[in-house]
Formats: sequence, C-alpha cells, structure tokens
Amino acid sequence: MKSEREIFEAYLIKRHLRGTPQRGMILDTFLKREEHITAEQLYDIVKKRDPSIGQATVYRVLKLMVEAGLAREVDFGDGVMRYEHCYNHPHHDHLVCRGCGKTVEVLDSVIEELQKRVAESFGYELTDHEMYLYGLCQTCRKKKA
Amino acid sequence: MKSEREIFEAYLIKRHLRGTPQRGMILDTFLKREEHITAEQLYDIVKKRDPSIGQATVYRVLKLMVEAGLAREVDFGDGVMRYEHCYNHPHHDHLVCRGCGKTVEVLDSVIEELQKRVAESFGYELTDHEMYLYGLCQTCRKKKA
DNA sequence: TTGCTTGCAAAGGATTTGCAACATG
DNA sequence: CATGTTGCAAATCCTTTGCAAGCAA
Repeated sequence: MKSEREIFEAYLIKRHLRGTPQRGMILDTFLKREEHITAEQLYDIVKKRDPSIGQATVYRVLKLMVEAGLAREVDFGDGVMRYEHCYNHPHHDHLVCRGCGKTVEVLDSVIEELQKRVAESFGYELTDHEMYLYGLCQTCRKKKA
Repeated sequence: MKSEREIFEAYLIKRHLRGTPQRGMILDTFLKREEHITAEQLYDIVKKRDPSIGQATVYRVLKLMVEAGLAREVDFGDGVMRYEHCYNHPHHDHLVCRGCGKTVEVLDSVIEELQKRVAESFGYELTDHEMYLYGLCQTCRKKKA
C-alpha cells in the first residue's frame, strides 16, 4: 500500500505541480498529528521549524492535501475549519462535547444505511453527508452537577 | 396558541428590550418567507420597503429572533448562515442537492433514536445534532446523464 | 430622562489572492 | 528557461462592533 507521501507526490505529478520543501514539511507536520487541526495551529507548528513560511502557503497546501484525498475538512460550526486525516481513515462522523470540545469519531452502519434510504425516498441519490452529534461528556456533566 | 409576534414581544419585554418599527418589519418579513433565508437576502427585501434600514440591524434582529426561539440557524457549509422558522416548526434535518441546491426537510425517527444511543454509548448525553444529507436530485441527475 | 436602538462606517476573523521575487522540472 | 511557487500584504467575505444621534418607555 502506498504511503501518504507517495500519494501526495503522485497527485502533484498528475496535476503538473511541483514538489517543494514547504509542501513536504507541511504535509509531514500534518501527518504527524493525530487529531483535527486548524490551518492556524498547523501554521504555528510549521513556523517553529521554518519561521520564514507564510500562512498563505499553509492554506494552499492544506487545499492540495484535500484534493489529493489525504485530508478532509471538518466544520464544527465555530467559524474555523479543521482538517483531519482522510487516507486509510474510513468515513466517520463526530460526537462533540458542548462543554470541553472533546471529540469522538463515531460510525453507525444502521444510520448510514437509513440516510441513504431517506435520500432515495425523496428521489435524491446520496453522495455524502455530514453528521455532528453534540452533547455533554461525562466529565462536563459532573462539573455542572 | 401564541403568535410569533406575541412570542417576540414577550421576549423583548422579558429582556427589557424595546419594540421598534425596524424590529417589527424585519420580523414580519422573515415570517412571510417560507424557505431558508440569509441575512443578506432578508436585508435586500426589507430595504425595498424602507431603504433607510441598515444591514447591521438585520443581523441584530436575526440574532434576537434566534434567542426568542423563532428562528434557527442553518449552516450548509457554504460560508453563509441561513435562517429558518423555528416556532411551530418541529426539528428536522436537511437534504440538499449538490447540483441545484434544492433542499428538502427530512426527519427519520429511527435515525434520531440511534443518534441518542450512539452518544450514550460513549458516555455523552446528546443535546442536539446537525445532519446534512447531500446528493443529486432527480432533475440534476438527468442533466448529468 | 434614561438608556436601548439605529445606521454608518470601521473593525473583525478566517481565508484567498495579486504580485514580484524565486525555485523547480 | 518556462512555469509553478512563495511570502507578503492587501483584499474578500460574512458578520460584529463602536459611536454619536435618535427614539422608546
């Protein structure tokens, strides 16, 4: 199986784009992080290794990674886009704590199936979906009590 | 059952806020429209009746309506917030066509129940959720074929 | 009168873009 | 070398805010 690096390079070649140290570094940094990350957080990390990098570049590379199928945009509705790994990372939805923001990846095959059926019942062919479950985690519920 | 108008006025009184012609007009205009509407669309309509109205006021009143429980924010992820009726308008999710944007309100009680269970299985207490189904409507599928 | 409201314009925050200098294939 | 790429700053886009003037209670 191909590595993310290889996928990315293949994508660049396919699009007649070029490999650059900035792109490599931003990709690596993104891959090393497990959790969702915002463009700004990624920029802050990357900047430590190479202070000359501009945030525009981070935004641009993030977009490339999405196009290459390596990253996925996640929108928790707080005005900032987050990015998560996409390659070898099957589809899932998110359960987010309204208190502390703690996030769990969830997947329910029955829900997935029903979503498809609901769409079909209106004559739509489901292409994708977004589902965010918001709640209070155990810790936050205890704090409130 | 109380009218939206009454709800709004009661809310203003409760918060020690004031009734103004602008608020009345924006509320009326919003109520008359059935579908989702953006702040800018609402502003455009309202401006025709009273060109002196500022868009800041529209944004402010929209926020009030949300707080009063009359409007609900809907985020289709295209960078613009939309607002829909909330009062006497039970919870539902949205099925949006990726081609033409045509939107259908959907509700599946089994999905709703499963969402609660999924959250609970991770120790979360579900407070709310967002679910957007994206697909292609019949018309758009024919166009593509 | 008191202090909430308004419209305007300026400010905000996140993301994008124009551009001249630069680097890659 | 021909183009794609970069960093910077300025520009966008949507939304919010500060403020002085205007109103509601």
